[in-house]
Amino acid sequence: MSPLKQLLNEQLSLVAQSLASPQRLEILEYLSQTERSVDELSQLVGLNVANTSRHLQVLKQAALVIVRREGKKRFYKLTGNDVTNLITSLRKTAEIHLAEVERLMHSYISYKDDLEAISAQELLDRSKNDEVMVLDIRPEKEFHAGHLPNAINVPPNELLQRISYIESDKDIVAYCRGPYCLFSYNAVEALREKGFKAQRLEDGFPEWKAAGYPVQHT
Amino acid sequence: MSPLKQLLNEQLSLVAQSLASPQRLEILEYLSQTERSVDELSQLVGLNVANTSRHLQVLKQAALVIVRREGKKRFYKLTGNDVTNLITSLRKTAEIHLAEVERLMHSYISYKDDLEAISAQELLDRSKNDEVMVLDIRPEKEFHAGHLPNAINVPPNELLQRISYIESDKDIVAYCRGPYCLFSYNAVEALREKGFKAQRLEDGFPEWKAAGYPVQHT
DNA sequence: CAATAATTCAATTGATTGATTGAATAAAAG
DNA sequence: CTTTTATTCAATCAATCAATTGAATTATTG
Repeated sequence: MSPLKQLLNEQLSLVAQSLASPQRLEILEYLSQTERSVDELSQLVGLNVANTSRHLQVLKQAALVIVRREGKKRFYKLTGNDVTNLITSLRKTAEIHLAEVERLMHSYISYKDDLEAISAQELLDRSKNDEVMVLDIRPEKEFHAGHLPNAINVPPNELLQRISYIESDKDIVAYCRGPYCLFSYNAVEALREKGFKAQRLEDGFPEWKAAGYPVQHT
Repeated sequence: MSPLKQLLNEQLSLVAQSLASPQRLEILEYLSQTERSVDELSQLVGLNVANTSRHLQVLKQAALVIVRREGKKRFYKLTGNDVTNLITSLRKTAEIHLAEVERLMHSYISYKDDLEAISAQELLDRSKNDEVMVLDIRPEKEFHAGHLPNAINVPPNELLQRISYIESDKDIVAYCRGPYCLFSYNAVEALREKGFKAQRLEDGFPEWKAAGYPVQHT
Protein backbone atom coordinates (compact mmCIF):
# COMPACT_ATOMS: atom_id res chain seq x y z
CA MET A 1 0.00 0.00 0.00
CA SER A 2 1.35 3.43 -0.85
CA PRO A 3 2.16 5.52 2.20
CA LEU A 4 -0.57 8.01 1.27
CA LYS A 5 -3.25 5.39 0.99
CA GLN A 6 -2.02 3.75 4.16
CA LEU A 7 -2.27 6.99 6.13
CA LEU A 8 -5.62 7.95 4.67
CA ASN A 9 -7.07 4.52 5.29
CA GLU A 10 -5.87 4.68 8.88
CA GLN A 11 -7.84 7.89 9.29
CA LEU A 12 -10.91 6.41 7.68
CA SER A 13 -10.70 3.35 9.88
CA LEU A 14 -10.57 5.64 12.88
CA VAL A 15 -13.87 7.19 11.86
CA ALA A 16 -15.35 3.75 11.23
CA GLN A 17 -14.09 2.63 14.63
CA SER A 18 -15.93 5.47 16.29
CA LEU A 19 -19.15 4.22 14.71
CA ALA A 20 -18.53 0.68 15.86
CA SER A 21 -20.37 0.97 19.15
CA PRO A 22 -24.12 0.61 19.74
CA GLN A 23 -23.97 3.26 22.47
CA ARG A 24 -22.31 5.81 20.23
CA LEU A 25 -24.72 5.10 17.42
CA GLU A 26 -27.56 5.84 19.78
CA ILE A 27 -25.89 9.06 20.89
CA LEU A 28 -25.54 10.10 17.26
CA GLU A 29 -29.18 9.29 16.71
CA TYR A 30 -30.18 11.73 19.43
CA LEU A 31 -27.76 14.32 18.14
CA SER A 32 -29.14 14.05 14.64
CA GLN A 33 -32.35 15.56 15.98
CA THR A 34 -30.77 18.51 17.74
CA GLU A 35 -27.81 19.49 19.89
CA ARG A 36 -27.78 18.25 23.48
CA SER A 37 -25.84 18.74 26.70
CA VAL A 38 -23.81 15.91 28.20
CA ASP A 39 -26.14 15.19 31.07
CA GLU A 40 -29.17 15.38 28.82
CA LEU A 41 -27.58 12.76 26.60
CA SER A 42 -26.53 10.67 29.56
CA GLN A 43 -30.16 10.46 30.63
CA LEU A 44 -31.43 9.74 27.15
CA VAL A 45 -29.09 6.82 26.54
CA GLY A 46 -29.01 5.61 30.15
CA LEU A 47 -25.27 5.87 30.77
CA ASN A 48 -23.65 7.82 33.56
CA VAL A 49 -22.14 11.21 32.85
CA ALA A 50 -18.49 10.17 32.93
CA ASN A 51 -19.10 7.38 30.48
CA THR A 52 -21.20 9.52 28.18
CA SER A 53 -18.51 12.14 28.21
CA ARG A 54 -15.96 9.53 27.23
CA HIS A 55 -18.05 8.39 24.27
CA LEU A 56 -18.44 11.97 23.15
CA GLN A 57 -14.66 12.41 23.21
CA VAL A 58 -14.32 9.48 20.85
CA LEU A 59 -16.86 10.97 18.47
CA LYS A 60 -15.18 14.33 18.69
CA GLN A 61 -11.82 12.83 17.83
CA ALA A 62 -13.37 11.26 14.77
CA ALA A 63 -14.70 14.71 13.88
CA LEU A 64 -18.29 13.55 13.92
CA VAL A 65 -19.38 16.00 16.61
CA ILE A 66 -18.34 19.40 17.88
CA VAL A 67 -18.89 21.15 21.19
CA ARG A 68 -20.30 24.53 21.95
CA ARG A 69 -19.98 26.01 25.38
CA GLU A 70 -22.79 27.89 27.03
CA GLY A 71 -22.48 28.79 30.69
CA LYS A 72 -21.83 25.68 32.70
CA LYS A 73 -23.06 23.37 30.00
CA ARG A 74 -21.47 22.02 26.87
CA PHE A 75 -23.68 21.28 23.95
CA TYR A 76 -22.65 18.68 21.44
CA LYS A 77 -23.93 18.53 17.90
CA LEU A 78 -23.09 16.79 14.64
CA THR A 79 -20.37 18.46 12.62
CA GLY A 80 -22.58 18.51 9.57
CA ASN A 81 -25.28 16.91 7.50
CA ASP A 82 -22.77 14.59 5.94
CA VAL A 83 -22.61 12.77 9.27
CA THR A 84 -26.31 12.03 9.03
CA ASN A 85 -25.74 10.88 5.49
CA LEU A 86 -22.96 8.59 6.61
CA ILE A 87 -25.14 6.95 9.22
CA THR A 88 -28.03 6.70 6.78
CA SER A 89 -25.69 5.03 4.35
CA LEU A 90 -24.54 2.60 7.02
CA ARG A 91 -28.13 1.81 7.88
CA LYS A 92 -29.22 1.34 4.30
CA THR A 93 -26.39 -1.04 3.61
CA ALA A 94 -27.09 -3.07 6.73
CA GLU A 95 -30.78 -3.08 5.95
CA ILE A 96 -30.35 -4.26 2.39
CA HIS A 97 -27.79 -6.96 2.92
CA LEU A 98 -27.89 -8.14 6.51
CA ALA A 99 -30.55 -10.77 6.90
CA GLU A 100 -30.49 -10.27 10.66
CA VAL A 101 -31.47 -6.62 10.34
CA GLU A 102 -34.32 -7.42 8.01
CA ARG A 103 -35.56 -10.05 10.41
CA LEU A 104 -35.44 -7.59 13.31
CA MET A 105 -37.24 -4.92 11.38
CA HIS A 106 -40.04 -7.27 10.48
CA SER A 107 -40.51 -8.81 13.87
CA TYR A 108 -40.81 -5.42 15.52
CA ILE A 109 -42.37 -3.35 12.82
CA SER A 110 -44.88 -5.63 11.24
CA TYR A 111 -46.54 -2.58 9.73
CA LYS A 112 -43.62 -1.81 7.48
CA ASP A 113 -45.11 -3.59 4.50
CA ASP A 114 -48.70 -2.56 5.06
CA LEU A 115 -48.25 1.13 5.52
CA GLU A 116 -46.29 1.91 2.46
CA ALA A 117 -44.59 5.22 2.92
CA ILE A 118 -44.45 8.40 0.88
CA SER A 119 -41.10 9.68 -0.38
CA ALA A 120 -39.66 13.09 0.44
CA GLN A 121 -40.00 14.31 -3.14
CA GLU A 122 -43.56 13.12 -3.40
CA LEU A 123 -44.51 14.87 -0.19
CA LEU A 124 -42.91 18.07 -1.41
CA ASP A 125 -44.90 17.94 -4.66
CA ARG A 126 -48.17 17.31 -2.92
CA SER A 127 -47.45 20.02 -0.36
CA LYS A 128 -47.18 22.63 -3.08
CA ASN A 129 -50.80 22.06 -4.02
CA ASP A 130 -51.71 22.18 -0.34
CA GLU A 131 -53.08 18.65 -0.57
CA VAL A 132 -51.68 17.27 2.64
CA MET A 133 -51.49 17.92 6.35
CA VAL A 134 -48.07 17.16 7.80
CA LEU A 135 -47.69 15.96 11.39
CA ASP A 136 -44.41 15.96 13.28
CA ILE A 137 -44.58 13.22 15.91
CA ARG A 138 -41.61 14.16 18.08
CA PRO A 139 -41.11 15.82 21.46
CA GLU A 140 -41.67 19.55 21.37
CA LYS A 141 -38.02 20.37 21.88
CA GLU A 142 -36.90 18.49 18.79
CA PHE A 143 -39.69 20.03 16.76
CA HIS A 144 -38.56 23.52 17.64
CA ALA A 145 -34.99 22.74 16.69
CA GLY A 146 -36.22 22.34 13.11
CA HIS A 147 -39.08 20.69 11.27
CA LEU A 148 -40.74 20.30 7.89
CA PRO A 149 -42.44 23.38 6.43
CA ASN A 150 -45.96 23.86 7.82
CA ALA A 151 -45.71 20.73 9.91
CA ILE A 152 -47.85 20.55 13.03
CA ASN A 153 -46.20 19.20 16.14
CA VAL A 154 -47.98 16.36 17.92
CA PRO A 155 -45.75 15.10 20.72
CA PRO A 156 -45.93 11.31 20.99
CA ASN A 157 -47.20 11.30 24.57
CA GLU A 158 -50.11 13.53 23.62
CA LEU A 159 -50.94 11.63 20.46
CA LEU A 160 -54.21 10.05 21.49
CA GLN A 161 -55.75 13.19 23.03
CA ARG A 162 -54.66 15.42 20.19
CA ILE A 163 -55.99 13.17 17.48
CA SER A 164 -59.54 13.69 18.68
CA TYR A 165 -59.23 17.40 17.87
CA ILE A 166 -58.01 16.97 14.33
CA GLU A 167 -60.48 18.07 11.73
CA SER A 168 -59.34 17.85 8.18
CA ASP A 169 -60.40 16.45 4.87
CA LYS A 170 -56.84 16.43 3.60
CA ASP A 171 -54.62 13.37 3.55
CA ILE A 172 -52.25 13.22 6.48
CA VAL A 173 -48.53 12.46 6.41
CA ALA A 174 -46.71 11.76 9.66
CA TYR A 175 -42.99 11.63 10.31
CA CYS A 176 -40.71 11.32 13.33
CA ARG A 177 -37.07 10.80 14.22
CA GLY A 178 -36.03 8.38 11.56
CA PRO A 179 -36.55 5.01 9.93
CA TYR A 180 -36.31 3.07 13.20
CA CYS A 181 -38.47 5.39 15.22
CA LEU A 182 -41.91 4.02 15.97
CA PHE A 183 -43.73 7.27 16.72
CA SER A 184 -45.02 7.84 13.20
CA TYR A 185 -46.11 4.22 12.88
CA ASN A 186 -48.27 4.57 15.96
CA ALA A 187 -49.64 7.85 14.71
CA VAL A 188 -50.62 6.48 11.31
CA GLU A 189 -52.26 3.49 12.91
CA ALA A 190 -54.27 5.64 15.30
CA LEU A 191 -55.23 8.08 12.56
CA ARG A 192 -56.48 5.35 10.28
CA GLU A 193 -58.63 3.95 13.05
CA LYS A 194 -60.27 7.35 13.26
CA GLY A 195 -61.03 7.19 9.58
CA PHE A 196 -58.30 9.48 8.26
CA LYS A 197 -56.27 8.75 5.17
CA ALA A 198 -52.82 8.69 6.71
CA GLN A 199 -49.34 7.72 5.54
CA ARG A 200 -45.81 7.71 6.91
CA LEU A 201 -42.98 9.73 5.46
CA GLU A 202 -40.33 7.30 4.25
CA ASP A 203 -37.55 8.69 6.42
CA GLY A 204 -37.41 10.95 9.41
CA PHE A 205 -36.49 14.55 9.96
CA PRO A 206 -32.69 14.11 10.02
CA GLU A 207 -32.71 12.43 6.61
CA TRP A 208 -35.00 15.12 5.22
CA LYS A 209 -32.68 17.84 6.41
CA ALA A 210 -29.52 16.07 5.29
CA ALA A 211 -30.97 15.65 1.81
CA GLY A 212 -31.17 19.42 1.54
CA TYR A 213 -34.94 19.76 1.63
CA PRO A 214 -36.40 22.93 3.18
CA VAL A 215 -36.51 23.19 6.95
CA GLN A 216 -38.54 25.55 9.06
CA HIS A 217 -37.74 26.85 12.53
CA THR A 218 -40.57 27.92 14.80
CA MET B 1 -32.29 1.77 24.79
CA SER B 2 -35.26 -0.20 23.50
CA PRO B 3 -34.42 -3.80 22.70
CA LEU B 4 -35.08 -3.19 19.00
CA LYS B 5 -32.75 -0.25 18.79
CA GLN B 6 -30.18 -2.10 20.83
CA LEU B 7 -30.19 -5.08 18.48
CA LEU B 8 -30.21 -2.97 15.34
CA ASN B 9 -27.39 -0.79 16.57
CA GLU B 10 -25.38 -3.88 17.41
CA GLN B 11 -25.74 -4.96 13.81
CA LEU B 12 -24.80 -1.55 12.50
CA SER B 13 -21.76 -1.44 14.74
CA LEU B 14 -20.75 -4.80 13.32
CA VAL B 15 -20.72 -3.33 9.85
CA ALA B 16 -18.81 -0.29 11.06
CA GLN B 17 -16.35 -2.59 12.80
CA SER B 18 -15.67 -4.37 9.55
CA LEU B 19 -14.73 -1.03 8.00
CA ALA B 20 -12.41 -0.17 10.86
CA SER B 21 -9.29 -1.64 9.32
CA PRO B 22 -6.94 -0.01 6.80
CA GLN B 23 -6.30 -3.38 5.16
CA ARG B 24 -9.97 -4.09 4.65
CA LEU B 25 -10.58 -0.61 3.32
CA GLU B 26 -7.90 -1.23 0.76
CA ILE B 27 -9.44 -4.56 -0.16
CA LEU B 28 -12.78 -2.85 -0.65
CA GLU B 29 -11.10 -0.24 -2.80
CA TYR B 30 -9.85 -2.92 -5.14
CA LEU B 31 -13.21 -4.69 -5.13
CA SER B 32 -15.00 -1.49 -6.00
CA GLN B 33 -13.27 -1.67 -9.38
CA THR B 34 -14.18 -5.25 -10.19
CA GLU B 35 -14.45 -8.68 -8.62
CA ARG B 36 -11.22 -10.45 -7.71
CA SER B 37 -10.01 -13.85 -6.55
CA VAL B 38 -8.42 -14.28 -3.14
CA ASP B 39 -4.88 -14.69 -4.35
CA GLU B 40 -5.22 -11.81 -6.75
CA LEU B 41 -6.28 -9.63 -3.83
CA SER B 42 -3.57 -11.00 -1.61
CA GLN B 43 -0.99 -9.83 -4.13
CA LEU B 44 -2.61 -6.45 -4.63
CA VAL B 45 -2.69 -5.59 -0.95
CA GLY B 46 0.52 -7.40 -0.02
CA LEU B 47 -0.88 -9.80 2.57
CA ASN B 48 -0.54 -13.56 2.49
CA VAL B 49 -3.43 -15.67 1.31
CA ALA B 50 -4.59 -16.95 4.72
CA ASN B 51 -4.70 -13.47 6.14
CA THR B 52 -6.46 -12.04 3.11
CA SER B 53 -9.00 -14.82 3.33
CA ARG B 54 -9.61 -13.96 6.97
CA HIS B 55 -10.24 -10.31 6.14
CA LEU B 56 -12.67 -11.33 3.43
CA GLN B 57 -14.60 -13.45 5.93
CA VAL B 58 -15.04 -10.41 8.13
CA LEU B 59 -16.34 -8.38 5.21
CA LYS B 60 -18.62 -11.22 4.19
CA GLN B 61 -20.08 -11.45 7.66
CA ALA B 62 -20.83 -7.75 7.52
CA ALA B 63 -22.56 -8.41 4.21
CA LEU B 64 -20.31 -6.02 2.33
CA VAL B 65 -19.04 -8.67 -0.09
CA ILE B 66 -20.27 -11.89 -1.58
CA VAL B 67 -18.45 -14.84 -3.11
CA ARG B 68 -18.92 -16.54 -6.42
CA ARG B 69 -17.29 -19.83 -7.12
CA GLU B 70 -15.75 -20.58 -10.46
CA GLY B 71 -13.67 -23.72 -10.80
CA LYS B 72 -10.92 -23.68 -8.21
CA LYS B 73 -11.17 -19.98 -7.58
CA ARG B 74 -13.51 -17.88 -5.51
CA PHE B 75 -14.28 -14.43 -6.70
CA TYR B 76 -15.31 -11.81 -4.21
CA LYS B 77 -17.25 -8.71 -5.12
CA LEU B 78 -19.16 -5.96 -3.38
CA THR B 79 -22.74 -6.86 -2.52
CA GLY B 80 -23.98 -3.74 -4.26
CA ASN B 81 -23.47 -0.15 -5.19
CA ASP B 82 -24.64 0.96 -1.78
CA VAL B 83 -21.36 -0.36 -0.39
CA THR B 84 -19.46 2.02 -2.64
CA ASN B 85 -21.76 4.77 -1.49
CA LEU B 86 -21.10 3.90 2.12
CA ILE B 87 -17.36 4.11 1.65
CA THR B 88 -17.69 7.32 -0.34
CA SER B 89 -19.76 8.73 2.49
CA LEU B 90 -17.12 7.70 5.00
CA ARG B 91 -14.44 9.33 2.90
CA LYS B 92 -16.35 12.53 2.37
CA THR B 93 -17.00 12.91 6.06
CA ALA B 94 -13.38 12.28 6.95
CA GLU B 95 -12.25 14.63 4.22
CA ILE B 96 -14.51 17.46 5.30
CA HIS B 97 -13.95 17.31 9.01
CA LEU B 98 -10.66 15.61 9.78
CA ALA B 99 -7.86 18.10 9.56
CA GLU B 100 -5.36 15.28 9.30
CA VAL B 101 -6.95 13.96 6.11
CA GLU B 102 -6.98 17.36 4.52
CA ARG B 103 -3.33 17.81 5.37
CA LEU B 104 -2.46 14.45 3.84
CA MET B 105 -4.39 15.17 0.69
CA HIS B 106 -2.63 18.45 0.19
CA SER B 107 0.87 17.27 0.90
CA TYR B 108 0.58 14.43 -1.60
CA ILE B 109 -1.72 15.88 -4.16
CA SER B 110 -0.59 19.43 -4.54
CA TYR B 111 -2.38 19.53 -7.87
CA LYS B 112 -5.77 19.20 -6.26
CA ASP B 113 -6.37 22.93 -6.17
CA ASP B 114 -4.81 23.77 -9.49
CA LEU B 115 -6.46 21.20 -11.68
CA GLU B 116 -10.04 21.83 -10.79
CA ALA B 117 -12.08 18.85 -11.79
CA ILE B 118 -15.20 18.41 -13.85
CA SER B 119 -18.31 16.94 -12.24
CA ALA B 120 -20.07 13.82 -13.45
CA GLN B 121 -23.15 15.74 -14.58
CA GLU B 122 -21.08 18.28 -16.44
CA LEU B 123 -19.16 15.60 -18.26
CA LEU B 124 -22.38 13.88 -19.23
CA ASP B 125 -23.78 17.10 -20.68
CA ARG B 126 -20.66 17.87 -22.65
CA SER B 127 -20.47 14.28 -23.89
CA LYS B 128 -23.88 14.58 -25.48
CA ASN B 129 -22.60 17.26 -27.81
CA ASP B 130 -19.54 15.14 -28.50
CA GLU B 131 -17.33 17.90 -27.15
CA VAL B 132 -14.94 15.80 -25.13
CA MET B 133 -12.63 12.85 -25.34
CA VAL B 134 -12.78 10.61 -22.29
CA LEU B 135 -9.73 8.68 -21.13
CA ASP B 136 -9.86 5.79 -18.66
CA ILE B 137 -6.49 5.61 -16.90
CA ARG B 138 -6.76 2.19 -15.30
CA PRO B 139 -5.32 -1.27 -15.99
CA GLU B 140 -6.98 -2.99 -18.92
CA LYS B 141 -8.71 -5.57 -16.74
CA GLU B 142 -10.54 -2.99 -14.71
CA PHE B 143 -11.50 -1.10 -17.84
CA HIS B 144 -13.11 -4.18 -19.33
CA ALA B 145 -15.10 -4.83 -16.18
CA GLY B 146 -16.95 -1.60 -16.89
CA HIS B 147 -16.16 1.96 -17.94
CA LEU B 148 -17.67 5.27 -18.95
CA PRO B 149 -19.47 5.40 -22.31
CA ASN B 150 -17.06 5.88 -25.21
CA ALA B 151 -14.08 6.07 -22.90
CA ILE B 152 -10.71 5.09 -24.30
CA ASN B 153 -8.51 2.92 -22.12
CA VAL B 154 -4.99 4.15 -21.50
CA PRO B 155 -3.34 1.86 -18.95
CA PRO B 156 -1.19 3.86 -16.53
CA ASN B 157 2.03 2.05 -17.42
CA GLU B 158 1.57 2.88 -21.08
CA LEU B 159 0.58 6.47 -20.46
CA LEU B 160 3.63 8.22 -21.81
CA GLN B 161 3.94 6.19 -25.03
CA ARG B 162 0.24 6.35 -25.79
CA ILE B 163 -0.01 10.09 -25.29
CA SER B 164 2.24 10.70 -28.26
CA TYR B 165 -0.32 9.05 -30.52
CA ILE B 166 -3.26 11.11 -29.40
CA GLU B 167 -4.57 13.47 -32.00
CA SER B 168 -7.59 15.44 -31.09
CA ASP B 169 -8.85 18.96 -30.99
CA LYS B 170 -11.43 18.11 -28.38
CA ASP B 171 -10.99 18.76 -24.67
CA ILE B 172 -9.85 15.71 -22.75
CA VAL B 173 -11.26 14.38 -19.50
CA ALA B 174 -9.37 11.68 -17.62
CA TYR B 175 -10.56 9.51 -14.76
CA CYS B 176 -9.25 6.54 -12.81
CA ARG B 177 -10.02 4.46 -9.73
CA GLY B 178 -11.27 7.10 -7.38
CA PRO B 179 -10.53 10.31 -5.52
CA TYR B 180 -7.31 9.01 -3.97
CA CYS B 181 -5.97 7.44 -7.11
CA LEU B 182 -3.17 9.37 -8.73
CA PHE B 183 -3.36 7.95 -12.26
CA SER B 184 -5.62 10.64 -13.66
CA TYR B 185 -3.55 13.39 -12.04
CA ASN B 186 -0.48 12.14 -13.83
CA ALA B 187 -2.37 11.85 -17.07
CA VAL B 188 -3.73 15.38 -16.94
CA GLU B 189 -0.32 16.74 -16.12
CA ALA B 190 1.30 14.90 -19.01
CA LEU B 191 -1.46 15.87 -21.41
CA ARG B 192 -1.18 19.54 -20.54
CA GLU B 193 2.53 19.47 -21.14
CA LYS B 194 1.77 18.23 -24.63
CA GLY B 195 -0.51 21.20 -25.16
CA PHE B 196 -3.88 19.51 -24.69
CA LYS B 197 -6.72 21.03 -22.76
CA ALA B 198 -7.17 18.33 -20.14
CA GLN B 199 -9.16 17.97 -16.93
CA ARG B 200 -9.79 15.35 -14.28
CA LEU B 201 -13.18 13.86 -13.57
CA GLU B 202 -14.09 14.74 -10.01
CA ASP B 203 -14.48 11.16 -8.81
CA GLY B 204 -13.45 7.80 -10.18
CA PHE B 205 -15.28 5.01 -11.90
CA PRO B 206 -16.77 3.36 -8.77
CA GLU B 207 -18.43 6.62 -7.73
CA TRP B 208 -19.73 7.19 -11.25
CA LYS B 209 -21.28 3.76 -11.34
CA ALA B 210 -22.70 3.96 -7.82
CA ALA B 211 -24.35 7.26 -8.69
CA GLY B 212 -26.34 5.46 -11.35
CA TYR B 213 -24.69 7.01 -14.40
CA PRO B 214 -24.44 4.93 -17.57
CA VAL B 215 -21.77 2.26 -17.76
CA GLN B 216 -20.43 0.50 -20.81
CA HIS B 217 -18.90 -2.96 -21.03
CA THR B 218 -16.42 -3.74 -23.79
C1' DC C 1 -17.53 30.24 48.60
C1' DA C 2 -21.13 26.93 47.26
C1' DA C 3 -23.50 24.70 43.60
C1' DT C 4 -23.61 22.94 39.01
C1' DA C 5 -21.71 20.77 34.80
C1' DA C 6 -18.44 18.36 32.61
C1' DT C 7 -13.91 16.46 32.06
C1' DT C 8 -10.15 13.87 33.47
C1' DC C 9 -7.89 10.36 36.22
C1' DA C 10 -7.01 5.92 38.16
C1' DA C 11 -8.53 1.52 38.54
C1' DT C 12 -11.40 -2.50 37.50
C1' DT C 13 -13.67 -5.64 34.73
C1' DG C 14 -14.20 -8.09 31.05
C1' DA C 15 -13.36 -9.05 27.19
C1' DT C 16 -11.34 -9.79 23.52
C1' DT C 17 -9.39 -9.66 19.92
C1' DG C 18 -7.08 -8.80 16.05
C1' DA C 19 -3.53 -9.69 12.84
C1' DT C 20 -0.74 -12.98 11.52
C1' DT C 21 1.40 -17.48 10.14
C1' DG C 22 2.19 -22.48 9.16
C1' DA C 23 -0.05 -26.62 8.76
C1' DA C 24 -4.06 -29.32 7.93
C1' DT C 25 -8.23 -29.75 5.35
C1' DA C 26 -11.53 -29.38 1.64
C1' DA C 27 -12.95 -28.89 -2.97
C1' DA C 28 -12.39 -28.90 -7.75
C1' DA C 29 -9.82 -29.81 -12.10
C1' DG C 30 -7.04 -32.44 -14.92
C1' DC D 1 -3.73 -39.00 -7.46
C1' DT D 2 -1.74 -34.70 -8.04
C1' DT D 3 -2.10 -29.86 -8.44
C1' DT D 4 -4.29 -25.65 -7.59
C1' DT D 5 -6.95 -22.64 -4.74
C1' DA D 6 -8.95 -21.23 -0.77
C1' DT D 7 -10.66 -22.08 3.87
C1' DT D 8 -10.15 -23.42 8.42
C1' DC D 9 -7.57 -24.52 12.52
C1' DA D 10 -4.41 -23.92 16.25
C1' DA D 11 -1.25 -21.09 18.11
C1' DT D 12 1.37 -16.88 18.85
C1' DC D 13 2.29 -12.07 19.46
C1' DA D 14 0.77 -8.13 20.06
C1' DA D 15 -1.71 -5.48 22.12
C1' DT D 16 -5.07 -3.26 23.64
C1' DC D 17 -8.43 -1.67 24.86
C1' DA D 18 -12.92 -0.64 25.61
C1' DA D 19 -16.56 0.26 28.68
C1' DT D 20 -17.46 1.49 32.92
C1' DT D 21 -17.37 3.71 37.59
C1' DG D 22 -16.06 6.65 41.68
C1' DA D 23 -13.28 10.25 42.94
C1' DA D 24 -10.66 14.29 42.01
C1' DT D 25 -10.32 18.35 39.20
C1' DT D 26 -11.58 22.24 36.38
C1' DA D 27 -14.59 25.78 34.99
C1' DT D 28 -18.55 28.59 35.37
C1' DT D 29 -22.39 30.87 37.66
C1' DG D 30 -24.60 33.13 41.28
